[in-house]
Amino acid sequence: MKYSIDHKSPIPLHIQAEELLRKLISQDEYQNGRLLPNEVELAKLLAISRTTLRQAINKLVYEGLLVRKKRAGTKVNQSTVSSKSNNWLSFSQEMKLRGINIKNFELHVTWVFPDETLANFFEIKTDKKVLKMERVRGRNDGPFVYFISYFHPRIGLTGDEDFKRPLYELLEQDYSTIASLSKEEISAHAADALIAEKLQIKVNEPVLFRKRFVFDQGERPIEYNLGYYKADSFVYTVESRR
Amino acid sequence: MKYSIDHKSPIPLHIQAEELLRKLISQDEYQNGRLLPNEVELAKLLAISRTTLRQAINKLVYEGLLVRKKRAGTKVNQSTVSSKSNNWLSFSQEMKLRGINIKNFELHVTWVFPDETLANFFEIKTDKKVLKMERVRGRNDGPFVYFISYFHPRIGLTGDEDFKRPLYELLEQDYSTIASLSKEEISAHAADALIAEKLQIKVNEPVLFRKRFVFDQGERPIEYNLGYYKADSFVYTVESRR
DNA sequence: TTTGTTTATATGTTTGTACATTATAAACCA
DNA sequence: TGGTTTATAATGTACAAACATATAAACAAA
Repeated sequence: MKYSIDHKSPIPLHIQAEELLRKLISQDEYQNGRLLPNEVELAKLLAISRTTLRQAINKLVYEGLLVRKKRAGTKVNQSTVSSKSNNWLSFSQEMKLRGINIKNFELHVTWVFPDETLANFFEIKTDKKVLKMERVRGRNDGPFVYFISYFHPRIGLTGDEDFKRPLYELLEQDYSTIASLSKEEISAHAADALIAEKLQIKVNEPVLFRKRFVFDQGERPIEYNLGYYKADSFVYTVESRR
Repeated sequence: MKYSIDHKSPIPLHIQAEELLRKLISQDEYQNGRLLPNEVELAKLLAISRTTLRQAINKLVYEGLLVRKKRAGTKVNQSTVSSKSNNWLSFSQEMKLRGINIKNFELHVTWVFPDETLANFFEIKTDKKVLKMERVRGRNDGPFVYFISYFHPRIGLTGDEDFKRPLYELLEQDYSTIASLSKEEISAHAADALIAEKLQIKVNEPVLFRKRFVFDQGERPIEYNLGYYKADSFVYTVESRR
């Protein structure tokens, strides 16, 4: 096993430490209930200061992956993580699982300049084009979702890919880009003219709006996804435990 | 205005600082898009070290209440009300955290016979009455959520409780009932006459609908909760990792 | 006007140091 | 044996001091 923290890397030490801990935990180095070495020890092992190490541990504690206890040490707590990770199927896989056959109504791919928000999320300039994918999907009885996806140039997509394949499979297998973290925001809106047309509903009818920010393992942004779901055709479920 | 941090208090300084910041933000000292004083300044003002202050700020940043930007400063981000899936705070606590003062517009408590669905979830007969609580809550500028809650008879609520207290605190402290698991379903709907009236919007305007099933530690059902949120005033956020 | 360069100023990173708090194991005593 | 005290080993809190890095704004050059 290698405790590889590169002091000359531009990546901050506490980020490296965080990643390393995640890796160790996921690779059964420290499985479920195990204790980590104590902070002073571990800091020495990684050749970083205790403060820096704590910065890394803190983040994992906040996420619930680690649990600290005085005198007892810091424990791995993988139980909660598993319950959250069920929403990681791609859309079509998820639908198939529910016994719904998905049809692509539209599928456009273009290169566009990012707006302020997007450039900010991708951490790029607004004059650098990004790949935009639009797609309308649904069942035989009509469309029920309108997706807009933007992909980070870093990934290397050309626009000629077969987007009918499950997206995250494509990214993983052909571009070794692994979607590892997603932050989603869900809200309700009234359909504007565009959305109404795409979903074949009336203007101002309610839609469920899902904004999704997807990151790779290094927490670098890879996809920005907007989804407009026809009301009553989509339910978002969340299960949480404390 | 008082920047009151008590160095002799047993409460850690960074916790005090965190609380103080929350208070300042909620009390319009630093409203919405405002910048905080810079870290060095603020640390001097509070008479704590920059490191300690950062500890406090970091927490608020993690919650999304503050946004840092190099060179620009640290900004208050109260824009949308959001709910974190992991977070087990009650509604009003969560809102207070976001610096929003919650007002109760309506609060009714009655005993009703459960319908089929509810009886099924509670695993009781339909001739056994359950406690129903309705409440409309919002800010000064109007209501933004209409809640309906049903409580399992097992808990022992009489209906005379002080429902202005945080709900889960009440259940925990007075009825030793600990909410431990929740399953939620989120969807978009058009407001019907009742919802429209409660939220002071027009019929057919979009609302975010959240259905919540709450269980205790033994996975026994304790609460069934329906929430109708005015569109654009509520964003549900989910973070998931694989 | 545009483009490049500098500079001031904010947050970001990292270390070293010191002492406080607390859960628990070990030692002690009744 | 069983309870109580004490020591210890872990995390928790706090500060000071550098240096790194990003960027807005001012300025200079093309």
